[in-house]
Amino acid sequence: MVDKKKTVTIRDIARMANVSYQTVSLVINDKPGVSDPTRQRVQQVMQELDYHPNKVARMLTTNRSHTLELFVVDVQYGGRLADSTKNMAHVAKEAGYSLLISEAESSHLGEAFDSAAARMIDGIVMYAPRLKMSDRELDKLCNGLPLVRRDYVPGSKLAWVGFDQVYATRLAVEHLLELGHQHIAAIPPDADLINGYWRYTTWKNVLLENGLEPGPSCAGDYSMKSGYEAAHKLLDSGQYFTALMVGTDGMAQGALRALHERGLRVPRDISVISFDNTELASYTEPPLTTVEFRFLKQDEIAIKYLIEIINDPNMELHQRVLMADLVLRESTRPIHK
Amino acid sequence: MVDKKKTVTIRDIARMANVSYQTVSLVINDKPGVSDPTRQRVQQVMQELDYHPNKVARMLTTNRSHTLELFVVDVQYGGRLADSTKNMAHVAKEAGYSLLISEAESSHLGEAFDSAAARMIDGIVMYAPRLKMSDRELDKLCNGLPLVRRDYVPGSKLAWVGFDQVYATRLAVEHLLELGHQHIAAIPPDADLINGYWRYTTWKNVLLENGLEPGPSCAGDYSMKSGYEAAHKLLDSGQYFTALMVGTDGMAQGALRALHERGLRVPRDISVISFDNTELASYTEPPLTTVEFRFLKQDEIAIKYLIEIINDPNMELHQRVLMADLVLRESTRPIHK
DNA sequence: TGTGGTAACGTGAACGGTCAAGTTGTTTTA
DNA sequence: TAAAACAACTTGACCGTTCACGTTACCACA
Repeated sequence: MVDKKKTVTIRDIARMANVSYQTVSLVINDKPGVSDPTRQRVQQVMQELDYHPNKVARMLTTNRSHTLELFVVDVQYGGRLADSTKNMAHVAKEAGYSLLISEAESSHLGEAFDSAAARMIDGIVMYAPRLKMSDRELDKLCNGLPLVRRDYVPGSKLAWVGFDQVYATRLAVEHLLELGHQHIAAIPPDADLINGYWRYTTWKNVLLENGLEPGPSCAGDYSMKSGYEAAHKLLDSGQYFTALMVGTDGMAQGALRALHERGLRVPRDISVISFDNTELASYTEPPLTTVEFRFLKQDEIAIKYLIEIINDPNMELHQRVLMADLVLRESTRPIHK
Repeated sequence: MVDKKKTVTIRDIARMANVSYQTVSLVINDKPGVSDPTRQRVQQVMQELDYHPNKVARMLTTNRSHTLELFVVDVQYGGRLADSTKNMAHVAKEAGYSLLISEAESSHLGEAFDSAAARMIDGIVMYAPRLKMSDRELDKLCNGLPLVRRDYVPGSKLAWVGFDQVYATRLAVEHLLELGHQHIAAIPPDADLINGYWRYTTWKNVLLENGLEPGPSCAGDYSMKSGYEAAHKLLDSGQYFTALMVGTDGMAQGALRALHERGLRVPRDISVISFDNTELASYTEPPLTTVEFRFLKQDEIAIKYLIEIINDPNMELHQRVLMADLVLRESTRPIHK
């Protein structure tokens, strides 16, 4: 009995304001062709009846939803996503868009795209750090929907926004080299992850370039636990190293604990460098020298780039590469002779 | 020239399958009234033409979007949200819903609700840890839209899902009391936050109940930095304490650093207990005794509860209270005489 | 044999907007 | 002064579904 409040439509407004529904539409969309007095009268009626245009009806005719969708693909337990969703939603909102978030598995990616299309989603940001798929395949799946990957995907000529992992890794390794380290171990992210692959190979290559034998390495999965266990394994291997490159600050926290348990002191005995520069990096024991990735910037650029593509569908796709910075703290130091 | 692919509609299918569009609709929605041969024929045509029902059109007629919206209200920098969005999206998806995420300020909450209604959002999960608003006001704003707060809001009779902060805090303080501590300081979350308020007052009350004078306290804002600074302030105050209760594991990490800088050892000199039991708690130095909040469970319950309300709008609203658990690690120990 | 019931399908009208093409009436222009 | 231009507003069609009836055809039963 309380729900007798029929939703008020554009035609109700028209009737009350003594104009046609089309005139109301013009007023709503701020289009010309309406005299000032009429416009004001209509606006007043809208106020009085607390009218809000039905967005769904609008979608149906305009074929646009002003909604973006974030695909999180093959990410089990998404620590790394952290603030990204909220941040993206914020950036999108500033630009007049909403953000839908959805999980997908790469095996069902096609359905995800179809579903997005059926909802008249305007564009998609994809976070798929382990997705290996040719541009051709992906382009076919996405079915004409604007798509930006928020990843570093050096092989792809589709739109993506990512941090140059080669550069970032080089930054880390060369920092250690400059400090005189010659025996450098690594705990890179899982090679299954695109950035894991590049971190690992770059680490190796830079060392080889410098005539050094790569130290032991053992991949982790982003969890602190994996960093902890990997560090123990490296030490168990018996191979000598004076510096350790770790995939993320979180993994480094785990590694630090392991080193500590083994009675090794950082940076006295072993220098540790990691990636991300999250809040944690400033509060570890000791604070971490780390390669900073400005994820919020990456999110923002990805969203804005997507919107550009939406507004100009014939735009030539390109890749936006961000460069990391080295942040020096206390976990690294020159090797002592 | 590539876009000549007109979207295929229900009528196209009907024409190709030699039935009426209504029959196709019946097939799509798995409703009775269609013979098996016809049903199969229609399904085959849908396959061939790669038909996907237009969800927007469906929304318009059914007045349901199968979409939930997450309001994040007055949260600046949402560390605590972390995996929640992805997790909620997952739970929602399992139940056939999508999740839209949006930020809002409490001052514009009304518009946010209106916007959700205009999109035909089916229900709202609100995360608004600092929102103080009477049930009456909130109920008026939400305009009949099903709403569940993912917060502990002891004053409210609307639907909410939250951890009992009084119980949780009692758990922490009583643990310290059992260990013989008599001088207990606190770094609660900002009193502006609902749970901050309850943590602070409960900490004080439990101590008073036990005939003890509350130790010094200094609120923090969830950041590690605030924990670090608060700990320093407590020590600067010169007031004696042997135990410290800290609002989150992250703040505890900051506090641990501060204590360390002052030459204090945990737990030898000071016992530390915190809240959340995030991954970090296992890898701090020393690992933290902490009160576990199972946030993922909270998220899941909130979503499911919301869907229940959607399915039965006349359901009597209630509150779902979750209880925390104490997780013992190495940051607390009996006071030495 | 006629009445009734039912399974299988078809039709018209929403849903609440936008778009494109009218229809006025007034003003400008040749 | 007739024609053209324009501002202001209206009308009909359409977006792609679902919903509520209508219409068949067929079979059963009294």
